[in-house]
Amino acid sequence: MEKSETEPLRRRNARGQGQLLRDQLIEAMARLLSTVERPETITLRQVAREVGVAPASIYGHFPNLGALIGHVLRLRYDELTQQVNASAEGAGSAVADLTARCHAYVKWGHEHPGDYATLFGNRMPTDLIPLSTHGAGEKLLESVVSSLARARAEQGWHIAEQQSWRAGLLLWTGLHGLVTLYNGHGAIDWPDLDDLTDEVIRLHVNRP
Amino acid sequence: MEKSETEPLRRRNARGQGQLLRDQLIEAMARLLSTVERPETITLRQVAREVGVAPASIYGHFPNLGALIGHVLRLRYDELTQQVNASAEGAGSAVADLTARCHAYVKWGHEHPGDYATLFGNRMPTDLIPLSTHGAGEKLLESVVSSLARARAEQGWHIAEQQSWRAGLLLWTGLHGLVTLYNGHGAIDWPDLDDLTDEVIRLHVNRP
DNA sequence: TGTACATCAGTGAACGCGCGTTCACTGATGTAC
DNA sequence: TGTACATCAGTGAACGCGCGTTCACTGATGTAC
Repeated sequence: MEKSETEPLRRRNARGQGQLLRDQLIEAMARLLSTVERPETITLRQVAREVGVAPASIYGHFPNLGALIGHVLRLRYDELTQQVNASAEGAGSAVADLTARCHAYVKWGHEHPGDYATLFGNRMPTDLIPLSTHGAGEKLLESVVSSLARARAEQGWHIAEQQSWRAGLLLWTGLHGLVTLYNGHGAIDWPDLDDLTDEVIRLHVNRP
Repeated sequence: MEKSETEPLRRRNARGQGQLLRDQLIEAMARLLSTVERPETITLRQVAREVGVAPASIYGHFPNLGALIGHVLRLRYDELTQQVNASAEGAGSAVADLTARCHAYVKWGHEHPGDYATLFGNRMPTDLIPLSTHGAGEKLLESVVSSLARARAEQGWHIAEQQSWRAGLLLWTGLHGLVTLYNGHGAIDWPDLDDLTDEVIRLHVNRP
């Protein structure tokens, strides 16, 4: 961790451009959250250092570190939701729709291990996580639930409404377990992640 | 968090009984790990307070906090392994064996959320977690892998050796996802945990 | 049976560190007259 | 065209806190003679 380089010299923003620092703070936090091994240890002073600004300067834009983290997490969560939905556009069948969604979910989780852990890993005080505070978390879950129900129906496997909530939940737990263990336990001899994802989907879609 | 009670007055142990404090430290750490919401924030001074001893006293028994945590985690992990194995004793069939193991795993994870998160949630520096350092973590995984293979064979579903590793891994990720999300996301409308566990098992055992 | 001494099980004060947060401030820049 | 002033975008020093770790110490208790 030798960092003999000079501090990132920062020019004070021009008048009326105070917003710029806000953006830089968000950027820096996003970088830290996605980079760092244990995102829950990020501090306000780290963020200030990353941007090259005095710790006190952050208070002009966010009331505290939690608000900044919460803001970034919401961005990331929206990004995940958007990518999952976008992946399913133009899917030719319900099974294709579900497959696209699951792969998008796992891919995002694998490409953003820090963000994923922070969002779904119970690392931060609950009130910072968009999932638990707003209903937004359920939107993503519900889209998986209904996509799975349609895929099963397509396979001629009709089930009751209440069963499909349970089935969707279980699919989600399957994907979640796959992402977190794959991300975290590198010592294990892991098969290809896409293959594993396909197999999870198969397990949940095919009629026993 | 009012705690107006007097500090837990502690009598110094008699000569030759220095071992007693060691046991109390382990007990206290076990209590903290299983109780606390975010186990990764436990400090050496917290443990000392819990026992009613000076912070420096810990150094007589453990070189640092990490060693104490590591010790307790190993105990917990052995306990989990033992309970999973014990649950399968006298199982009348391969499917019963697998079912018992999975339920024991999920039950332990649900009853020890803090310990489970610490063991499998990538919260501590890697070298403290028994799983990743020793081969012991794989023992548990391998027992699930082989139990699943036997259960599938019993159902007349014979598969190649390499497939069964993958299948066992996936079952593990399924159980893990279930435990972590069930433990962490209380806001969701969760069906009964045992039912969910049964369904996970069914998904992985039954031939598609 | 007495006494000097070694050992044991801790203690208590101190250290330097990084942290979140506060507060009075500074210096450049736009604006009113 | 000049100048006083308000505003903006931050700064820098300080605060009190809890932390891990160190070090010289203390006081009870067993042991050798």
